[in-house]
Amino acid sequence: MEKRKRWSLEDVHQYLSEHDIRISLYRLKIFEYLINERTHPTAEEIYNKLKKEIPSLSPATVYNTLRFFLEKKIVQLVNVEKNEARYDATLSWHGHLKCLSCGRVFDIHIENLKLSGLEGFQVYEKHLDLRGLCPGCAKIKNIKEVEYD
Amino acid sequence: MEKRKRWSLEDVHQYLSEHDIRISLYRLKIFEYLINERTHPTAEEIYNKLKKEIPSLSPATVYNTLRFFLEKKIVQLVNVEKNEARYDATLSWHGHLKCLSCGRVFDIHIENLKLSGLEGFQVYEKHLDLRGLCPGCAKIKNIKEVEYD
DNA sequence: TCTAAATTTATAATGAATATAATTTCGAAG
DNA sequence: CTTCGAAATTATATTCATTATAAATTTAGA
Repeated sequence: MEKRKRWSLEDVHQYLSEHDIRISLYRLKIFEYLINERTHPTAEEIYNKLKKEIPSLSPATVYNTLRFFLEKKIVQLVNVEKNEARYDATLSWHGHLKCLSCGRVFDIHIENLKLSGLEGFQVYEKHLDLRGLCPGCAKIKNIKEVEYD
Repeated sequence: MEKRKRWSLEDVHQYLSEHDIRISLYRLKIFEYLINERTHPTAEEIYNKLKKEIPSLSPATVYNTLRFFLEKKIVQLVNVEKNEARYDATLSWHGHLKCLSCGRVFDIHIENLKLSGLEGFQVYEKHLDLRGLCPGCAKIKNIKEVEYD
């Protein structure tokens, strides 16, 4: 995935306004976190991170705001793990890989996807979700296998 | 997706045995339902369907058995909808489309998928999940749009 | 047929997410 | 800049799919 410039709070402010979203401190900070950190966090992770800065933040606000961002289509749901909703503010077409060892979710570049038999269907969303090991964890696993073989 | 012959209970019995799975009536019936109906049902749907035939069946057994089939890797999880685990006994590489109108999940044939930037990663599972409308619902929706425009 | 191990059941518990109702904040009109 | 109705946020209760537990039943080999 290509590198991108960090968004300032002003950038986020303008972006939300352009999408007809009323501004609040919480919305700015939650979106800023999603767009800049790009770790596809869960609602709980966002809450734990932001409450250090904003102690008045409540978990319900994080859940509500993320649901609202989904409705407004400025955030997409990452469903790579059952019972663990993650969120991504990058809307370009890409896949996700969850490392089953460290739990992190990585963006995956899709060169090409060709489907067939979709005549008559209408496709609104496409999600490509992989599960496996990230390079760091794969290396550790290989070392361990050599050790114990 | 290609048509396949309906599996008999004997076929299921042999298949489970080949995968070192102890036989029980419940396991036979649950797997038979998954492999023959191919509607990617939820645990609840399987329970509601099978309890008519087998009144002694309990919901916990359906959940336990599906989890067990996942561990044994004879069934795959379909995660196309948050908070709605669905199950598929067909292990060949294909995608799923959930119709957001009628709720049914369809198999989608994948002609080609090319990813890049995966150097160093190990990929254990790939899931392609689409959301949209099936042909029947898309047609109804188009008719309604014409009516009301 | 018998027996130990595995499976199934009924029930309670879990936990992420949502609903509710009271409180606070936002932002447009004056 | 102030006011005020609408919208956002909070704390709390609730929901609901799924998992855990412990007792009862079933399976499959001896």
